[in-house]
Amino acid sequence: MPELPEVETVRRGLERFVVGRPMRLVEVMGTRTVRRHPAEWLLTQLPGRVVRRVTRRGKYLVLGLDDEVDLVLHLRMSGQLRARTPSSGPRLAHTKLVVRLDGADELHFVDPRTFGEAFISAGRGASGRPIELARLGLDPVLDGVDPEALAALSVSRSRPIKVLLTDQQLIAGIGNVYADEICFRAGLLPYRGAGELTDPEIERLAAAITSTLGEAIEYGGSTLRDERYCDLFGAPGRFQSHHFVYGRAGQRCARCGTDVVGIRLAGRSSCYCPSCQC
DNA sequence: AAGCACACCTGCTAGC
DNA sequence: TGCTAGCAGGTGTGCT
Repeated sequence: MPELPEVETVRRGLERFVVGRPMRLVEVMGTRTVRRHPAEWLLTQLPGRVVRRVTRRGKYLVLGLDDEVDLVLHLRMSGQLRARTPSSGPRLAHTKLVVRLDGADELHFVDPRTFGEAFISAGRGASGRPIELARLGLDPVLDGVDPEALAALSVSRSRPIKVLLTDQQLIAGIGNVYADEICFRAGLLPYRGAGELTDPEIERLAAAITSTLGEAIEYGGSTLRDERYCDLFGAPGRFQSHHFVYGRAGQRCARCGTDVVGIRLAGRSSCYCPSCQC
């Protein structure tokens, strides 16, 4: 499930592959991927426009096109963006969107579970970002996470730390995987109430958010056993071997040897080390 | 208002 | 070996 590090890795690939190139032709397959407006809008509005920049906010990708038009993409659970060239072979199964660039190169949106989406933004807000993304909270990589900001977010909140970390309206980009890893690196149990953290604990949490996401980006994100995330050019992530707890319930903690515990928290699987985290 | 459950969907896996 | 039930999870919606 692509989270901030995976989406950022894809964004960097897009910067190399599509920026400065015109969109020539668009195909939309199925009815679910484009669902905020008629799919025909993509077919009529995108061709002829050049991709000027590719930005990211949380887990959303924004392709800024000519005339201030933004194409917004979200990979959700199973979405992939893939660069396709004449030598790529047949289309992958579950290809939902094809954008032909100049030459014969194509950008494909592949999404087996069809949770992902693509849409043309209705406009930009005062921030210069698509108005559909106005609800997103601070982006820990773009905006940084200083302890004061985190303390302000968590004050008087009884919700578990992990629930706060994955609330996109507070902090945008962290999902189930990195929330578990961040809690481990901060030495904090994921179910502790966010409002009860001490100042040193908040500092550790802020540092863990920054270091975990930064390191994961350096390693190209995480490709999990049952997921098939890969970057724009088909390469898997390499951060999964640096995971301490996610998906490791019942196995020994790599740091101390204690068995990692798996629980359900707010309907999501959660893993932690009862010795390293308190 | 805030917090929670659920729908959406397909592929994989554990268990029979 | 083959089948099936259960699980995986980000976001929007609707209910309490």
